[in-house]
Amino acid sequence: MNATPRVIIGLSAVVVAASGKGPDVLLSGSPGAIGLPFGSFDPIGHRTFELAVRDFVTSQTGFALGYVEQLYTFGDKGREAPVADMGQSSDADRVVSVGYIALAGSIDEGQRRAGVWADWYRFFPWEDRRSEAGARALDLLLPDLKAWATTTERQSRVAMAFGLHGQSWQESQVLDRFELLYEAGLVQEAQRDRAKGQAPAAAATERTYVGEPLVSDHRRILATAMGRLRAKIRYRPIVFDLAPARFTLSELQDLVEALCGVKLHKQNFRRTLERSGLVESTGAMHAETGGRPAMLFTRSATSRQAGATGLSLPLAKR
Amino acid sequence: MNATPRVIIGLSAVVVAASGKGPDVLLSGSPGAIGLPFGSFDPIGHRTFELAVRDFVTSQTGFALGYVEQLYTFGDKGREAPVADMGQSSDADRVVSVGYIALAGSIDEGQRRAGVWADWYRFFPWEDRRSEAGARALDLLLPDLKAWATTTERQSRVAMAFGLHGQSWQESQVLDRFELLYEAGLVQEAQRDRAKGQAPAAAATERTYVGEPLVSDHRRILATAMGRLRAKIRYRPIVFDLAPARFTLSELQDLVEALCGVKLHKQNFRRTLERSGLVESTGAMHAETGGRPAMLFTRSATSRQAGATGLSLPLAKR
DNA sequence: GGCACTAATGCTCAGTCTGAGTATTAGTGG
DNA sequence: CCACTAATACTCAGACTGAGCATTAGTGCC
Repeated sequence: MNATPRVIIGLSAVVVAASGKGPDVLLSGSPGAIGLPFGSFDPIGHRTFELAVRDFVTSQTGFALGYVEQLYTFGDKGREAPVADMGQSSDADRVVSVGYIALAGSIDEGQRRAGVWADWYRFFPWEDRRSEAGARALDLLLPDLKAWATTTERQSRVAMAFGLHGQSWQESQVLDRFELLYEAGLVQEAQRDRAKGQAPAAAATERTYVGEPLVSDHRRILATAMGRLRAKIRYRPIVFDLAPARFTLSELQDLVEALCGVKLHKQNFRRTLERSGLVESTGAMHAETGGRPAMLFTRSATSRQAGATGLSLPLAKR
Repeated sequence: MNATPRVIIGLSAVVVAASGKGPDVLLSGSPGAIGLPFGSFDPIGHRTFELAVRDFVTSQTGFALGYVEQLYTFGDKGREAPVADMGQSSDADRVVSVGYIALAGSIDEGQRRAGVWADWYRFFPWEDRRSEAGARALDLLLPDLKAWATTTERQSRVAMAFGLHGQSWQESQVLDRFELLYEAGLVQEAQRDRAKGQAPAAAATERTYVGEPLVSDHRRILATAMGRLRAKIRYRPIVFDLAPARFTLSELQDLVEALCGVKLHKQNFRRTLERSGLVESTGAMHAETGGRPAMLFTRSATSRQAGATGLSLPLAKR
């Protein structure tokens, strides 16, 4: 027997697809223990992490991934899953998980039904500021958050992350906001992690949480992925890896709004987009929305080049 | 005995400090086998990676790190170090390394001598476009690179990465450029990795390389770090973690130019910087350069806030 | 003290980009 | 032919950028 604990490398993937309304993420697990698709890294069989991720996602869900990007490697002790969830690992093992983002593109209904997908705002209701719903979710949290912010340091972190005072809401600070909520004990994972190793009775505080939890630290991984995607959309043309091959500018705008959780100014969005040279019109039109028919566009060749930039996000006033 | 190979997690740190001319990185190792500071992650003792990194860098070099950020997790088989370099690992182990960037700030001569520092352009001469020297380094490589680019796909990758045709030089694409050179066999590591497991004789092709190699895949890690820093400088005020507490605008500009390897337009750099609100003038002046005395500035309070943006980089025309 | 020299600062101007609107236009369903 | 809905056009002022030219405050020498 080897006395030193083993390190197990887990790979988790945030697989994002665009459907009708929100960005959807692929989930796995059983009711009550839902998480991201997760696989163990096999030191012998897998030559690179990326190949391993493509491999296990395809074998678990049947999807071939398009764009794949490494996200972050999570190794904090105490925030991993309870060992029981992890499969063959034993108590002494340390699980380190390498998170990946994968964009599955625009999927059809058949593919959609083949996997378990969920609108990512189920786990982060406060991140959706396209409608009043998100604002209401945040209103539920703010009193507790303010109560927790007893020091000026905490107060300023809260103000910055949630755009409280003069500060504006930064759509990509998803992780900062989640970590604050975690520290403040306002998400379920916080209670779960604290309860570890304690007598079960000590953890019995009941409260209603805003947003559903995920297994292990998967909600944190998802938050990281959302933040990364939202930031990256501004400086790399990744939206097109989520959009269908042909789209109207309104569809593209809806997609961007769904990802970033904000409303954009329509005319200005079109203007910057057309100037950017990232899209080009196919001749075809699309009439199905009850208004004037829209031109169908595709991503241009330049949008595939290495140096291509992302989109500008001209916010609509509230 | 355990039959499954162990996974060993290594931590490597790219510790950057600003000195007189170029950005310097902290190195360790012996002549002929120079690399980044490297430590093994201890699954029992270390609660988080970041703490572990701070820990081993401080114990190896005596520096307390300021800003620390995870870079990337490298796990490709075949690009790690030859096993002998790795310490106690055995042949069957798989080494995965989590790379970190750390900014050691502006260091003084004493600290400088305490560690082994090197201008990072020693390893990437072609990345320094402030003077003719870098252009000359690139000229040495281009013929071979073009000879290697036999397919249109390769040609366009080369053109994009090195800004060949209409394309502009993107200072943050350090990794893309390095990977192309690696694939083309124009950096020493490529030959070393290919030679692994081959008869020594097969690897005997002699050639002169541009830029010094590092142990293992450390030059790739360094390239990743350089690219990340150069990109990040534009959207986060990290320069200030490298600059001294008080600086003149010219000193700051020199620092930015050194990091990004490009020349900037002086007046416009000052203008955007002052408008950004990231710096504020102390009353003090600094006269030592033989010209009009310069105002000394500090980073402002706003530059420390979460949403603070980075610098704009108004390029000087050639 | 005056002169040459070196940087640091100041100021200007045209072209471009952005935020915010107002105004048309081309379909759809009575 | 009319009301309604989106899509697409056009406008205007203010802010930001790229490029220069101009001015100023030190230093070191005759």
